[in-house]
Amino acid sequence: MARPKSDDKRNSILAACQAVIVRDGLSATTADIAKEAGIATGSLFTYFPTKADLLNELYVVLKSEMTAELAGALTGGDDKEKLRRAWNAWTGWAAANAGKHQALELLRTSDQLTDRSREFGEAAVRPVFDLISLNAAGKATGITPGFLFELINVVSIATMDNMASYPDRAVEYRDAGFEAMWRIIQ
Amino acid sequence: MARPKSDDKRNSILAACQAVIVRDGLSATTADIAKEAGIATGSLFTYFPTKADLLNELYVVLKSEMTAELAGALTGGDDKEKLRRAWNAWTGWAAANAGKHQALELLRTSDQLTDRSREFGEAAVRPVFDLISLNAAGKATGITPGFLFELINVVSIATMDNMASYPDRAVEYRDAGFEAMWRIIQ
Amino acid sequence: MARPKSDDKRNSILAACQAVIVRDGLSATTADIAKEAGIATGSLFTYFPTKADLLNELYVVLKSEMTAELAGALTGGDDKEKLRRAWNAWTGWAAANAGKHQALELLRTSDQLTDRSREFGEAAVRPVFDLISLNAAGKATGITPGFLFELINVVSIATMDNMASYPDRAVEYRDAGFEAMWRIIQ
Amino acid sequence: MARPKSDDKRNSILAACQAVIVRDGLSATTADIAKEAGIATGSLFTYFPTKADLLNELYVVLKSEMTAELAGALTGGDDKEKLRRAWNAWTGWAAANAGKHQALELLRTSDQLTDRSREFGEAAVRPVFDLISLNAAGKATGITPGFLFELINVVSIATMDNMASYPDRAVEYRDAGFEAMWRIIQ
DNA sequence: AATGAATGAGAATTCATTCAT
DNA sequence: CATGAATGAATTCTCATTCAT
Repeated sequence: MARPKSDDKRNSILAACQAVIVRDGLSATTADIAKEAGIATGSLFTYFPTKADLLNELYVVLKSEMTAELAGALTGGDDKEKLRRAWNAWTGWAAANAGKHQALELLRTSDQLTDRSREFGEAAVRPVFDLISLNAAGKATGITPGFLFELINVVSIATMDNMASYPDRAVEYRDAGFEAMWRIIQ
Repeated sequence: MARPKSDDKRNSILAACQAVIVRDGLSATTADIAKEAGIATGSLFTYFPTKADLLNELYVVLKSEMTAELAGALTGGDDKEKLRRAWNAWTGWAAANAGKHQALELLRTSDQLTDRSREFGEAAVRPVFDLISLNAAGKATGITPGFLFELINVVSIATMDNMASYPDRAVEYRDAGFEAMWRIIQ
Repeated sequence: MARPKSDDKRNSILAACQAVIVRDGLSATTADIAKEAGIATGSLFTYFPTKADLLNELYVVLKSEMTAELAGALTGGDDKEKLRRAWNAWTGWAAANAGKHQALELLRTSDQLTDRSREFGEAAVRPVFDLISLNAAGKATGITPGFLFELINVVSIATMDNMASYPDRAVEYRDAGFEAMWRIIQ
Repeated sequence: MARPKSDDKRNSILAACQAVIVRDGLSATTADIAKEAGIATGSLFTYFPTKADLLNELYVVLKSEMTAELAGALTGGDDKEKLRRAWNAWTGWAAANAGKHQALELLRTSDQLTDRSREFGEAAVRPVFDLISLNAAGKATGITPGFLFELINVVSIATMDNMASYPDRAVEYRDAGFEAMWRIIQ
């Protein structure tokens, strides 16, 4: 296999895609993405057969990277501690990777995202979902777990947005966001 | 803003635009919008010089319509009552105008939206913002009013989304959402 | 209706298409065809939604034009006279419209041609087919009418090719071709 | 024509090319041809510097194979017998090698075929041409040998097409085609 | 004004050919 | 030599905007 399809190149295309859509929006051009990745326009398509495929893959990869942060966070301590660590890990990632977080937000609302990708995103996040459901059980009246999670989700996103926008006050926002979330599920 | 010939036609274009972007996403075509409005493709441009102008105007109009609901809600009773009425009015509008609410969400994340439009949207919402700031004062530690409002905002959006998605449980979601919000600002 | 879609322009696109595919083959570019027609690249597509549509339409139009020549030829006189007149009309058209005839040949073998177009071409030619079947009845042993017609068809095409290639001997080729055909059906 | 490394591989590329253009038309991809041949895309170009070269070579090879059938047919017996044997050999080959015959037809009308290849094709067929000229001499009035041969050629092609399409009646078509041809040259 | 055809600058994707491994 | 990824010019088609009628 001469010149094997390199993971490096694949990753650099994904990184370029992320950077360019943050800069130019989802209407960013495959040509621009390729240029940013330092490859020829045609080469992009040997790695991703379609622009939609690239966008979906980027979503999945970023979502995976984001949730990888949770790995260690959910073990040890009581539930509030677990949630606190999860929250910190999660929002910390977003603050440290503002561009990736923004790209994720753009992709989430894109009409190019397939159901498959959306489902993947939900599955990646399920452990936290379960932990929250557990803690909220019997507390919030009339609230379904799905809705509860949706609330938590948007609160976390808003928190990360703010952390990314005002890095020097990031920790404050992080903690305030956690308090808000905790109040919701209590 | 000089009034063009026919406000009726202008409004029907805005309505068509709203319907079409909900159906087809923000990549909807000016030709499709014109067809939905029952006019010729060229005519659209005598009312809106640019597609971006149309989208921004739609945002402003929908935001205005949405906040008009608040008019009566903010007078009389204690603050919680005021907020409750505002909340009900607001989410009620979104539930009853699911398409408009969705369009607003699509536009909010669009890279076509100008700062001007974004500022307008914020201004329209300021009375509620102030009310919330007032109530939260001194409570939530370290939380800025802007961030607080951002949190409330996304909670309300998530609530409206759910209300629109499950109309028969709309009231439950509305109330649960309010409780969540109220806990945040306490 | 401002600036109605003009038949003139439609026809000039068809004419340009014919000229260009004779010059460059079926791989001729829509851009080249548009340029030859004196219109913008995009305009071609307001008349023909697809390159394949254009090619098929050209085939149908040329085939119609070709068979229109037969209109008067098939009435009066005995069958041999009818056939003689049909033959002369037909080959005469091809000789006088060499480019159109060549285009027709290119299109006939194209993999872009739909079954619909092919059927149209056969239908247009049926009157002659019937006349030939009638005359050949009981003569050629074991030969089916379909095969017979196919033979006549290729003989006529070869005749037209030669007439077009050597215009000053066109009449000779025409008559020799007719004799060949007549011998086949006797 | 210097022999490249492996004749086997060269032949398998030609065979693959023939199969693929019958399946997909002349717009078949060099990548597809290579895949069908079981080699890498790049390897194709060590055997044929250009796609056009490959197509022309295929034409020449198939034409050679086809005319090789005539070798023994043209000796012994009177002219009609010779022609009959030639006809049977020829059409028999096409019927037994439908794909090759089709490929030859596609290539004949291709704009990729060079004059050189076309000339080769004519030369390969000259012995039959001469035999026909001899027999037709003085008979068909005003008909040139070239035109005569052209007529015979298309009649043979139509015959082979039909034989390939309806294999169980192949012999009937073969004989009927011969009779048609014989009548033309008488 | 209204109409809708005309415009032409892109956009995504393809593919013959090259070249690093 | 073989491999198959890399290249980038070329292709079809789209669409916001203009403009003749």
